[in-house]
Amino acid sequence: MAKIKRQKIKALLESGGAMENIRVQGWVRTRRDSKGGFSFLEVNDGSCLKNLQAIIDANLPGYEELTHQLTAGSCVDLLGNLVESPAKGQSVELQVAELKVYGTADPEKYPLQKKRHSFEFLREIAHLRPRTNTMGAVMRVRNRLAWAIHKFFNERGFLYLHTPIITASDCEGAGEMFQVTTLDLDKVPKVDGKTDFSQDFFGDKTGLTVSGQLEGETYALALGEIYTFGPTFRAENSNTSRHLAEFWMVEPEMAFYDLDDDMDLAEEFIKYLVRDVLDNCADDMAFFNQRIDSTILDTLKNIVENSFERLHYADAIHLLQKSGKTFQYAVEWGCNLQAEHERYLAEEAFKKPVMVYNYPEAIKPFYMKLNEDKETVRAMDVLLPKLGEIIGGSQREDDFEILVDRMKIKGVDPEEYWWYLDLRRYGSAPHSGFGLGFERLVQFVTGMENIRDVIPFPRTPKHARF
RNA sequence: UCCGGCGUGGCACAAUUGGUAGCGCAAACGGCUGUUAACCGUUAGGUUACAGGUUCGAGUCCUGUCGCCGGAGCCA
Repeated sequence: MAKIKRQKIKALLESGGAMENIRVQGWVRTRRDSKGGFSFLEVNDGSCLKNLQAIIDANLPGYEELTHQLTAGSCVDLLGNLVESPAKGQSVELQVAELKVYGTADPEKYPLQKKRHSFEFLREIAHLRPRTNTMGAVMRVRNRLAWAIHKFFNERGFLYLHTPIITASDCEGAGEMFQVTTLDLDKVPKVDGKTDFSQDFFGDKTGLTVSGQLEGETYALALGEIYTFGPTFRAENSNTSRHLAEFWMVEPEMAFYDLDDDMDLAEEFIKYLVRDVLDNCADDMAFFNQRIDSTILDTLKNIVENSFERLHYADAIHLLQKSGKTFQYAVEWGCNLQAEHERYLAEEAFKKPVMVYNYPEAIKPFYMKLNEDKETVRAMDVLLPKLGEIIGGSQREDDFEILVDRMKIKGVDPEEYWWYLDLRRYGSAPHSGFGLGFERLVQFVTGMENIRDVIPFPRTPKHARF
């Protein structure tokens, strides 16, 4: 007899009709026995949020022993006919003719129960939490967002660029780096009391990248428009619901874009991604709206339907000063916008995404383009309600002399960045880009409160298990 | 890193002013039902994070350590 191919539960539920000889493989969520002579089995295969209800008739050979093994977490192979369900709660169900248990899950020891668990507990069993409704939904949405990112850029002729993960570029102005070395830490070679990196694997001090931007610029200034999408690393001792030591970042870089073009793209980008999830992850999004954040669907619709507010940094300062609110951190021109300020702008003043641009030169990195006023740079941040900063970007400095000056002011050695300066020596062009924290995007779209619950295996200070 | 909060059966929680550690869910066993976060009954399960201290007596008070959570800073 020919092997019957496995069908995904998602497809079966969408088909909605009766079908013969169906094979379903998945994990048991719960079982309810009926003395009427059968058991109800809830099976999930990860293809969608919903379970498939399977009916195990007591006449099935070995019924007693089999049902005993069908506990939460066990894995099964089911063959049978898909029929219309006589009861409420599901349109179709599987009448099982053959059943095989691939793997049992001892109910005395299996940590997942058919009840709600705290996310804190689930983080301790990160290898099993994908079997929960919430993590399944998060990962399906995360996957959809990742795909939508590639779709968005490829539809616009952007090239997906793979920038290096190991880099010798120090101090890119974006936080502490993890060091990469093959030196024996118990016997570090020294020269004049300092570590001799010439004996290290790369013959230089290297670390994990904090951003692919500088490398991205080199390819944008040859191929026009590129984007990176990969892991980045920050060795900051940040312990918040919005920070990870290892996270994924999307960084488009575009030749011939000025700051306005950059902001246009950022707004279009976020709207595209949100719309894509609303259109394609309806079940999972309904779940988030019901169980995680009852305002999430309204929030996302609001994003898609309204234009982002754009205001000068100087205007943002004025607005904050006139707000009548007392902030923990004083507001004056030249200060960094603190979380409380960003929250006021996005949540109270405008109640929608806000793009603040033209920040003071003094509080931004060397590569951002200096404005004619010499006091501000063409930097922009996209601030979202609840989440805060999700995008940081800028038009890049394309003038050789100004760039060298700003490097010196910021304590960055121009010698070390000779290759970056070459982009301004030879065929320089106006160009812009931005960076988007992928996990923060997933967080925002799902309404999940903690960033550790939107990445499969979160890396945070003192936590690299699994 | 700083500030604040919290660590009690597998999970989620309770325990008056310091005075016999309880409940629900899960589990095991039984009952019942086209059930659906099923329901009903019975049973078992705890060195109250760890180490000290105060006290006749500590889950509760004090000190330290570890862990977790929330907020802040850094940022994406």
